[in-house]
Amino acid sequence: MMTEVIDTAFFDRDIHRVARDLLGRTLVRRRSDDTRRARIVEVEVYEGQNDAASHARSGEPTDRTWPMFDRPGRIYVYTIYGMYHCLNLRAPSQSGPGAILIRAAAPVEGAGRMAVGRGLIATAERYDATMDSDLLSGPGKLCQALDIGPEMSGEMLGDGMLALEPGEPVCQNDPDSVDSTPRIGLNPDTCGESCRWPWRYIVADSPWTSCRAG
DNA sequence: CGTGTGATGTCT
DNA sequence: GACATCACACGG
Repeated sequence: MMTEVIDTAFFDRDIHRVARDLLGRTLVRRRSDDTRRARIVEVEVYEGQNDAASHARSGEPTDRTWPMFDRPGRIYVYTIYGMYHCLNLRAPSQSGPGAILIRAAAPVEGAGRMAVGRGLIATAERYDATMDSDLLSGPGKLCQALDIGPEMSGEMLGDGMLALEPGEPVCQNDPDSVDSTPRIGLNPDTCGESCRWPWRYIVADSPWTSCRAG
């Protein structure tokens, strides 16, 4: 098992390059006696004042959104619809602020414990792999499964219990299998043309992404 | 398979 | 009042 950890310099490049390079990387959640690993298969880019869908669209940081304006590699976690959390990683955009939403992943280690975190089963021993493909297929699910909450927001990736390992980078090994689409769940009334920007990056034909057809 | 809706916290 | 969501209910 690869245990090398990616340095935060990884994030100090244009946010779209970083987003593509995240595909295939391994997200690691470590606690005592509990390591969970997941391979990233779907991300979305959110920029700054040019991007009506971004939490940084005002151009000014707030108590919640400041990690989107801070050092590359910061963790930004926010609560959505009162009950779910979304994990983002800070990287710089042309307009300055930015963060990459981690939307979906494939379980690599600790799938049973992830399913317990999701509330799908009571104990990890009861895990049945047939429930796999939806285990991490959305940003809320991913945070439930990896026990990621707003208390982690503002930490540097790698400093605490969440880190990134090299994994198998899709954009280097097989560039043709990186697809891009418009982002998911945006409100057309408030987001305007940014609704159509192809800033969602996925591993083509992966069964682990959200919004799969068939 | 599809669409509709309720749960719920924090922001503007 | 909006929201970068999810699980469940229901109809075909």
